Amino acid sequence: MHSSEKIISAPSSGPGGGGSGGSDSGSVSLDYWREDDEDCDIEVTSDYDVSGKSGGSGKSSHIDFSDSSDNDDINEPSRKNSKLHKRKFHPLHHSHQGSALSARRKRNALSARERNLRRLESNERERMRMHSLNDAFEQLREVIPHVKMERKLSKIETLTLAKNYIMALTNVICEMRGDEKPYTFLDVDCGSDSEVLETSQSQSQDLATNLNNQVSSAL
DNA sequence: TAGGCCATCTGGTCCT
DNA sequence: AGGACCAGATGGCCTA
Repeated sequence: MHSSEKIISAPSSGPGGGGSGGSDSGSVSLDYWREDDEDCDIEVTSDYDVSGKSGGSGKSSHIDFSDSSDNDDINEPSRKNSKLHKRKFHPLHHSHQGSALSARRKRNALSARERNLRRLESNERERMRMHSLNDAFEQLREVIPHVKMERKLSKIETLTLAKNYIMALTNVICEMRGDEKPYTFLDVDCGSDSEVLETSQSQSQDLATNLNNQVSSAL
């Protein structure tokens, strides 16, 4: 429809962290721009080699910056059902409505090019943040005892095992002090991953027993 | 093929 | 003001 449709390619790069693959260069290549149509429709495509599991899933996002009025939310399909509409009421948030509105006005005042650049930079930061979060998960996986498996622990499994591990160690400490054990390992309360978690719980108990024995013999 | 898991994008909100 | 954080949406990969 618009003769001025543009294609902006975000860096086509590997996942950086998150497992394998290339690194996020962070470079942004604007295929082409014409100064005179900053507020026209813009299609932003970004192709990332997601997780490096395959040749790249070729995720692409399309940002429609067509005339950003206050009700432009409904113009963007991906936002129709987003939390923009589902977010729960929060008094604190409510009190910030004014500033949020002015923020939106400011955002709308930015040129399409500026907004696009900000968005790409924001995406890059978010990717880095998630990568560091995944690094932390990886480090956590390395220090919690678990049954060696073909596949790596999922995030929820990692967190649950870590919790069980902490509980088991706490029990050991309390037992050494002569206090009552604060935690008991009963049934697995998590529906999914039951096999792994059940194994982990018995492991946690074994671990606690072993630790206890070692400490006792050392004293 | 359905479901689980994951990476990424995105916009709102919070924080410094 | 700008970055961090958060959570919903989306789509790809993998496995049972």
